[in-house]
Amino acid sequence: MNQTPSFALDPAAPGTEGGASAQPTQTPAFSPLYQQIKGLILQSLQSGEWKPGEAIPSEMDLAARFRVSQGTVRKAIDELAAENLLLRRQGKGTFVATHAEQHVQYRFLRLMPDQGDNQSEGPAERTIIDCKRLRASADVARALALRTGDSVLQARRVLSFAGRPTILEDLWLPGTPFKGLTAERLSLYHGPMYALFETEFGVRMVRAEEKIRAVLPDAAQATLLKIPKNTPLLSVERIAYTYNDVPMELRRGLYLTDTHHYHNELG
Amino acid sequence: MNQTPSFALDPAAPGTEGGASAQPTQTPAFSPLYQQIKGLILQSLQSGEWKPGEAIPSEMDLAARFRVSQGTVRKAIDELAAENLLLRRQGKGTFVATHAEQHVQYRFLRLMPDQGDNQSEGPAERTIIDCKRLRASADVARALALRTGDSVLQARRVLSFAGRPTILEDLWLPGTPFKGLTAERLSLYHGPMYALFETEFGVRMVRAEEKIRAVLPDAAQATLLKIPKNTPLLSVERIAYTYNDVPMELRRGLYLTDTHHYHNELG
DNA sequence: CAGTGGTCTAGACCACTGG
DNA sequence: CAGTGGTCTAGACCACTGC
Repeated sequence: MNQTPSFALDPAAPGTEGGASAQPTQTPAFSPLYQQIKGLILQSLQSGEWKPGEAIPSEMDLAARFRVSQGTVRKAIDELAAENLLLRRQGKGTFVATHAEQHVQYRFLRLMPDQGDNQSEGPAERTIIDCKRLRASADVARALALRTGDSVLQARRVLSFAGRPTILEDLWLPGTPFKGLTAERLSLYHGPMYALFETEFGVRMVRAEEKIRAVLPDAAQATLLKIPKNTPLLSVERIAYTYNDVPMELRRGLYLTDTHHYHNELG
Repeated sequence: MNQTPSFALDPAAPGTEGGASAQPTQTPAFSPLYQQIKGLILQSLQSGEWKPGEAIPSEMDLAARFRVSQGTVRKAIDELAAENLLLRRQGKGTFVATHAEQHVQYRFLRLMPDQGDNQSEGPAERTIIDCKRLRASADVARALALRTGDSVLQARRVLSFAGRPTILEDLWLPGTPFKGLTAERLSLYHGPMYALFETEFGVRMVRAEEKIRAVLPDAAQATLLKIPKNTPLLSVERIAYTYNDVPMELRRGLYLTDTHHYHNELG
């Protein structure tokens, strides 16, 4: 009773030729079953059927639901876990990953103290400088896949470690999904900003890309970081994406690197 | 005929309690079969039984050799492939990864042109400034797990893109494994330096860690890069490791980031 | 103890490569 | 065509968690 792949699923199995579009799709595009299952799980994740922090159904349950063997859903879950979308815990279940209640405070922050680790350093003090609604400039619009002039939220904040201002960040968010975000809500919330985005706006950041340069601060930036204006700084431009590679945040950070460094692992 | 894990292998199955040591090892340390297979494959890799670029035996052959099922060696190979130590090619075989003949020129270099990609930019021009044998300073010794005063090789070079000096690198190598390396050999070799290390010295770099800061150049550095001395630069300190996390190279690079940026993906 | 994820096996068939 | 890696299944048992 072996397979005859790509079948037995609800309509619209992703990646298969089953689509009704008459485009000259030049890809026979064989898509293994477990990839289709992965797509279906992904749909349930973004639809909110399973929320961040919650457990998803057991492998056996999912196997029954999708009419495949346990091994097949297992391989699908394996890939999603490797992408940090799911979290497996032996004996307990499989959980939707979340930026809250993770043992690392900031999952995407690669700045580390030169001595000790992030634990010993203690939590960062955060100061919201401001948060306002405005129209997207050309480059902001391009980064967020919006049109120039669309409504965006801009926020600026300073992170300090051990009382020392170390990071100055400007960030831009698309106005529609983040309607109602204010400086006050940002200030009151304790925990990672991306956790707030999950719980308050249902936006889950899944991955990000960063472009790093060395720069000198302008006068305003030097003042906020309380440094001489000839201090070289790391410029870190980040675009963070939700599901389906949709950009949801542009962030421009300036990092002081006299007592910290940006850490990266190369495989 | 099911398993009774951790058995049937040559002596010294890693991670199992079988060791003769009488230490109060407080870890029962259950080690799944596929992890033990992974360890054995790793041994064959570092012993040179299979060389970079070559194919390793087929999954069936390895399964027979290790007396386990194909699925078990498959899982071992999967992990090694995920770590970029092996490369699977459907229909052809599984190959030992190599820094030569890879479609990316420099596997560990994250500096990208702001426009276009590494292909369009063309290959970098490399200039060896010098290469000399000397005694390890305290910090170099610590990075390379040597003792202060041990013999090390130091090299300095400049990489230029489109005729523009962009990277200035100093690198230190442990003297013993790299005996006989000269500026001339570095200059004559065409291709990635890590490929030369593989073919000429049998040293394969497997992973690396980088610490990144923003700095200003000193007078000598500014001259070599042909830039004003108030130009902020990316300082990239890399430690590259062979098998078993043994450090084999310390590299300190200065990157000009006016037309390039350091690119990083966050998962 | 039941339920979860994790390991292992054996066997079948598919997709891709090259002679 | 034979040989390789890739997918899928069914079933057994193990390790971990929590009641």
